Amino acid sequence: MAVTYNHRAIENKWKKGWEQCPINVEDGKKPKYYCLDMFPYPSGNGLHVGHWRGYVISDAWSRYKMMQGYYLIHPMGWDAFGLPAENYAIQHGIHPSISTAENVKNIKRQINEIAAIYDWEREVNTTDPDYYKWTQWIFVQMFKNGLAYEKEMPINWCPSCKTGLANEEVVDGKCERCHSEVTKKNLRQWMLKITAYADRLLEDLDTLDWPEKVKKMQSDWIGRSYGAEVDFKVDGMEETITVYTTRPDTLYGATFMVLAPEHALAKQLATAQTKEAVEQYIYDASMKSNVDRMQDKEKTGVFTGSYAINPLNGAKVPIWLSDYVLADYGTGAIMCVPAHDDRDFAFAKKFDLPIIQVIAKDGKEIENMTEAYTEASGIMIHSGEWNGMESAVLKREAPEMIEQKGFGRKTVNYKLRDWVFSRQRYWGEPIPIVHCPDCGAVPLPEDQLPLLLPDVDSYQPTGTGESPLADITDWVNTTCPCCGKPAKRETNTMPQWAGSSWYFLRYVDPKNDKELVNREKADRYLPVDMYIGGVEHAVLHLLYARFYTKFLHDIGVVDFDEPFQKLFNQGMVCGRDRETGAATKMSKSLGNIVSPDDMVRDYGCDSLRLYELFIGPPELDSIWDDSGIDGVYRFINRFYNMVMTNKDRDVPETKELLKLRHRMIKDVTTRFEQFSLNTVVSAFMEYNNKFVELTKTTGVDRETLKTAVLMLAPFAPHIGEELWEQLGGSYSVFHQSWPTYDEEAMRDEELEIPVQINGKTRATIMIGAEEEKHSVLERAKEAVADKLTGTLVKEIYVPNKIVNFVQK
RNA sequence: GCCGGCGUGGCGGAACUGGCAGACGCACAGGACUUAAAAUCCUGCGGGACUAACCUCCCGUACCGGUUCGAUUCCGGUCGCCGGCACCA
Repeated sequence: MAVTYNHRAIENKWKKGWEQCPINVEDGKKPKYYCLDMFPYPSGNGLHVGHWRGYVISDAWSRYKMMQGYYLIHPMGWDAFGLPAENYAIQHGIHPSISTAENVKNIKRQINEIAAIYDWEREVNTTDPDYYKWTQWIFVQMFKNGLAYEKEMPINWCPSCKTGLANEEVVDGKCERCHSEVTKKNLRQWMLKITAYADRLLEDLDTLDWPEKVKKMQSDWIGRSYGAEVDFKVDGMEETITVYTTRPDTLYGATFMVLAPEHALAKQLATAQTKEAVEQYIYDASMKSNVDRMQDKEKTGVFTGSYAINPLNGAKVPIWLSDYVLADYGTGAIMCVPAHDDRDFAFAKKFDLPIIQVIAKDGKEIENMTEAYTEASGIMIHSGEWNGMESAVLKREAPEMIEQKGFGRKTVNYKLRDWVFSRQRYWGEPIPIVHCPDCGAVPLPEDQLPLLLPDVDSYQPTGTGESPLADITDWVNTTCPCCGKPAKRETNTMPQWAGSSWYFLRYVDPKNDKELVNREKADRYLPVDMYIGGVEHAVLHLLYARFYTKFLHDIGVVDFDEPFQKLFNQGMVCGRDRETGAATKMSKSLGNIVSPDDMVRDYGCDSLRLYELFIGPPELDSIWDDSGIDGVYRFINRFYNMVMTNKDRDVPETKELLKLRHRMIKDVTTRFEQFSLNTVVSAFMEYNNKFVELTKTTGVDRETLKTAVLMLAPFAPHIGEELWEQLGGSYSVFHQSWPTYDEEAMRDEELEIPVQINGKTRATIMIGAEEEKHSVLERAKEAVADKLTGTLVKEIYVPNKIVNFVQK
C-alpha cells in the first residue's frame, strides 16, 4: 500500500526545522569550503528558472562539501547599484533605494524557495553605506598608490545611457547594457591603471582551475604581444616616427608607412599639394563612429606627401594616413610590409604601392602574389645581411639586433587598456575626491568615509558629461581636506563593477566597521574555492575582481592574489520566442519568462531542483520545457513510496544488494565530482527502478535505503531529511558522511560479454570473472559456431569486455 | 576573416581511457484498475526487410574518406549551427 508523498507538508516541516536548528555551524576545527554564487542584481522582474539553475547547482555542491566535513561559506547578497533602478526612479520619481529594497525583499523570498543554505548573517548590499565605504576606501588606496588617475581623452560614450563606458562594456561597438551604438566623447575621466597588472593577470591564469574558454577570453583580451619599436626619420624634417611591429624580421620588406589619422604628426606631414586632402581625411575620420570604422572592410587612406627613411637600408618610403591604424595601440603608426601582412597587402593593392617579398615560401619567391604570406616560416630574401636566415629565428632575434644598431628597441604591447572608471550617472558610489584649486585632486581622509550619495531632485542624466550630482551645489561645494580652502567634490560616480569587484571578501566579515576584512578571518575563509555563475562576465567582472584582489594583496589586505580558485559557468536557460519558437534569452519584453513560483507550489521545491539539474549538462544552454518536470515528480513519489514500503521490512543484506549499493555510490559520486549533474539524476532514477523491482520480491535492506537517501539529500534536501528521519537517522542528514564505495564489494563473479564476428555482435555469453582466455574463446566459438563459416584469421579477447573473431 | 565548441530517435539527452549506440526522462501508442476520467501500474517505442508470430538479417551517431579486429569516440577534408575576438600591425 503506497503512502502518498505530500511535498507541501514535508517541505514546510523541514524549512522550519532547519531554521530552528541550523545545519551549517562553524566549530573552528573543520576545514572551510567557500562556494560562491555570482550575486544577483535585484531586478523588479524577480527570479526566473534560469537563475534557479545556478543556485541549485551551487547548493547541491555546497551540501555535498558539507557532508565531506567542511564548514561552508555559502553567502548571498545584492549587486544593487545600476541603471534599471535609476531608470525606474526617472520614470516614477521613486528613490532607487526604495525600489531596490522592495526588489531585494521579493527576490529574497524567491531565493528562500530554493531552500539553499545561504548564510543570511553574511548578506551584503553594495548600496549600503557601510559597504560602499570600503568600495570608496579601495579607490582611495588606489589613488594613493598611483593606480587611479585623471585623464582627458576620447572615451566610449553611450548616448542612450548618457554615460562613459569601459572598453569591456562595449560589445560589437554597442553598449553592453542597452545595445545603443557607442560614440566617442572627449571627457575628463577617472582611470584605473589595470594595465600595470597586465602581466600578472595574464600569467596567473595558468594557476586557475577555470574553463579554458574563459581563460582564453581573458588572455585574448589582455592581448600581449612581443616585438620591436623602430625609429624612422622623416625625409627632410627633424621629426622621427616610431612604429611598433611584431614582425621586425620583415623590415626590409617595408614599402610604405601608415599613421592613424589622430597621430600627432599627421597634419605636419602634409605638403602644400596634399594639405587639403589630408585635413579632409583627418576630419572625416574624426566623424566616423566606432561601428562605421570597424565595419568598413574597404581600406581608405591618403598620402601625406612626406617620406620616411627605413633605418636599416635607407629606403625612402611614402607616409600615408589610414583609419585602419589605431591611434591608441602601440605608437599609432606602423611600417607596412604588404608581402607579409593581410591588411597592408589590401592597402597596397588598393593604392598601387610596391610589394617586396622578403621571406621565401617553400624556398621560392611567389610570382604575382594574390595574398600576403603571413607566416614567419621560410628563408629571408631581398634582406641584405639577413639573407639566408630563418625567418622564425630572425623574428625572435631582430628586436635585440635593432636595439644594438641604435634605431629601435625591444617592446611588449597589450590590447588591454586602462579602465575608464567614472560614470555620469546618479545611482552609484560617489568618487571620494575633492578638487582643490591649489592642491589638485585630493582624496577624502578615511575618517570621512563613506561619502554618502546625496538625494537629488532629478535623477535624469544630464548628457553633458556631468553627473546629476553636479546640480547639488551645497554638496558639491566643500573644503579641501588638505588646505581647508573652498573646493569642489568630484561628481562622477563609480561603475557598477566597483562594488562587485571585491564583495566576496566582505562576506567573511560583513559587519566590520574598522577594516574591509579582518585579516584572521580572511586567512581562515578565503579565497573562494568554487565560483558559480554565467559566462557573460568572462572579461568584465572576473577580470576586474582579479585586478582588485591583486591590488589588495599588494597593499597587505589579503595574503592571496587570485580570488576564485575554481570557476564553473552554468549554461543559460532560454525561453522560446512566442512566434518563431526559437530559443531566446528569457526577457520581460518577449513575455517568455518562466517563474519558478508556480512550479514550486505545484510540484515542490525538491522536484524543481531535480528538474533544473536533469534538464541537461549544467554547462550547456538549455531550453525550458515545463512538461519534463512530471518525470522527476514521479521519480520522487516512487522513491518515497519505495523507502516507506521497505523501511520496516528487516530485509537482510544480500550480496546482490551490497553490490547494487556500492555501484550506486560509485556512479553518483564520480558523476557528481565531474559535475555531470544531469546524469546524477539519471542514475538515481535508474537505481530507483531497480529498487522498485526488488520491492516487489525480496525488498531492499536498510543500509541501502539509508545510503540512497543520504546521497539524494544534497539534490532534494527536504525529502532527504524527511526520509532520513523516517529511517531513524539522527538530525541532520547533512551531518552524515558522504558514503564511500569498495571496488571489491561490487565485483561480479559472472559477467555477460558480446561475441562479435568481424566487428558485429552475433551472440553474448556468460563468463566467469577469472576465466582463462582459452576457455572464454572456446565457449565463444561454440556460441557462434553456426556463423563461423569462413577461415578464422584472428581471435581477439579483451579481458571481461569483448570477443571478436575475424574471418574471411 | 581569425580562434574555440558542437552536430546521436518525435524531443531533452546517455555511452568511463576506441569495445553490444540510444541509458534516464518527456511525448506518443496499447493494456490493467475505474461507472468514467485523473492518478497509478504493466507493455511497446531509430529506420527498413522477412515473418501468422518468434527468430533472423540489413541500414543508422551531419557528409566524404582514412587508421583499426572493432570508430559516436582517433586522424584528414566538406557542410551546418553556436560562442568569442574583430583592422591590436
